[in-house]
Amino acid sequence: MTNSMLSASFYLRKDVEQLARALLGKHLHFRDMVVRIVETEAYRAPDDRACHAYGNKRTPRTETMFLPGGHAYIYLCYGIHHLFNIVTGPKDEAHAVLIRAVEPIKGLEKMRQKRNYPKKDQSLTNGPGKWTQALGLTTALDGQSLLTDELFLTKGETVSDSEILTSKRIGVDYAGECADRPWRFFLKDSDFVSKK
DNA sequence: CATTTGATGTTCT
DNA sequence: GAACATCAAATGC
Repeated sequence: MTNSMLSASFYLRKDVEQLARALLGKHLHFRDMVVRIVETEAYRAPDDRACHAYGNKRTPRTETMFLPGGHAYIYLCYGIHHLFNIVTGPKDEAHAVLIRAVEPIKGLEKMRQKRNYPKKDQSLTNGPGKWTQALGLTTALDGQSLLTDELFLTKGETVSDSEILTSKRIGVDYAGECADRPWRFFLKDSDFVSKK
């Protein structure tokens, strides 16, 4: 059954870097829409200064990251954009993978409508604030399980290592040496990877 | 084409 | 006040 929902054990793995890689090519289903993940970034408390939960800091916002793997962590960035992360690892280890870009697979017309009809379909979903708007994901869904009928992942297409490129994470220059960690992963052949 | 700026919630100083 | 896991529109070449 290649089309069945990914189970809790997938998200509970402890190595968030490997999980960020493994998420490429997976399909994300939200209501009647489907997208394919093409760009991810790993964030890991407590040692990663770029992570909101650096030092295992708990705030009303970061509390979601301490949930067991398999939940959505959605927060507001720059007061405007809703950014979507997948919580990974066991409970109380605040690891998460930011989904930075996706390719639309199903529900294109609905996405165009929510994004106010951009000229190119690429700009529907080629950025972390863009694709969440295209699907209508907001902080209202923060903390929701990814093992529900409304929101879940499936295996999608298998991706080989030769199709994956790596770089430093984007927009985390404030994080000192941690900013140099090669924890951004993306598919080299996708037209939907975010622009610098 | 490149660079700047306005939008603005949560968190920290 | 300032900074921040961003984006689109305005401005300057």
